[in-house]
Amino acid sequence: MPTITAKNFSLKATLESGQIFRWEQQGEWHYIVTGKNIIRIRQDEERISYQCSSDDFDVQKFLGLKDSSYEKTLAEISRHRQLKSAAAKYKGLRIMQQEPWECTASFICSSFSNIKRITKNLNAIASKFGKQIKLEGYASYAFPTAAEIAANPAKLKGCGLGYREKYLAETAQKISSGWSYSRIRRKSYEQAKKQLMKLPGVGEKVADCIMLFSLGFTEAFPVDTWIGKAMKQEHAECRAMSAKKTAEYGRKLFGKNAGYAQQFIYHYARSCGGK
DNA sequence: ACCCAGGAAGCTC
DNA sequence: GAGCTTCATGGG
Repeated sequence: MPTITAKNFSLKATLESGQIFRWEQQGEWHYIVTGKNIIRIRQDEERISYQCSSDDFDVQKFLGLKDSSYEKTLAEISRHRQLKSAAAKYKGLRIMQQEPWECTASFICSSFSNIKRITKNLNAIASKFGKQIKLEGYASYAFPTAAEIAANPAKLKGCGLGYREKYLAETAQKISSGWSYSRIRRKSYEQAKKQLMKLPGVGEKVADCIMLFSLGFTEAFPVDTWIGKAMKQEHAECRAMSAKKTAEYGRKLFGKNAGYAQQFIYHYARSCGGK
């Protein structure tokens, strides 16, 4: 089993900050399900031990551990008064690098919902479409590809998606017929976002999440209800702003660090009630 | 019963 | 383009 030493990494803060939904803790171990993989992982201070059901999956990249400028980013965002407490308290919170399709599907399900329900929805989708996968006695289901959902969208019934069901079905169809995330990855922030927002169920905020969590756009600043409230509280200029304007404000304020800033603000606001 | 949830789409103006 | 309404569902 691989054991590594990781500085400036908090598995707990990273997992609990709402980037990814299919994971759970059992004692000291955390089980993360992503794509067709299960990762079993624990952290004891700087010592990380993990194993993965596939040996060709780059766990460290997935966890955001290969971001060589993390310390610099943390230092820069810590200079903002708004982020001092959050950056100290959740030092080691990383932006993970998810697979784009699963990330897209996850955040289509996230709109006007809550994390517990999103997790339930995604697990339901996986168990209906996906193959069973196992690791060390832990069993789960692989997340289906876009093509697998597009081939039988009626199976989404009963997954509890509500009105998001048709968005996911339509987007699965589009993604499986000629869409290329690697092409989007090479575009500018504006062009990539514009392209993603053509997908049903993908608006400003979901597009920003997909770009930040799976396509490497660290300047994305997703604004949900929590970020909206936190920004209004901290910046008087934001009080009368729409979510779209607040996102622009955040991108200008934090630049390339906007994604990290957003993730710390989000986690802090949700966990500490803004205190 | 009432309110909210990691919002988006479809209206109107 | 900016504001308002509607959209299923589960949990507090």
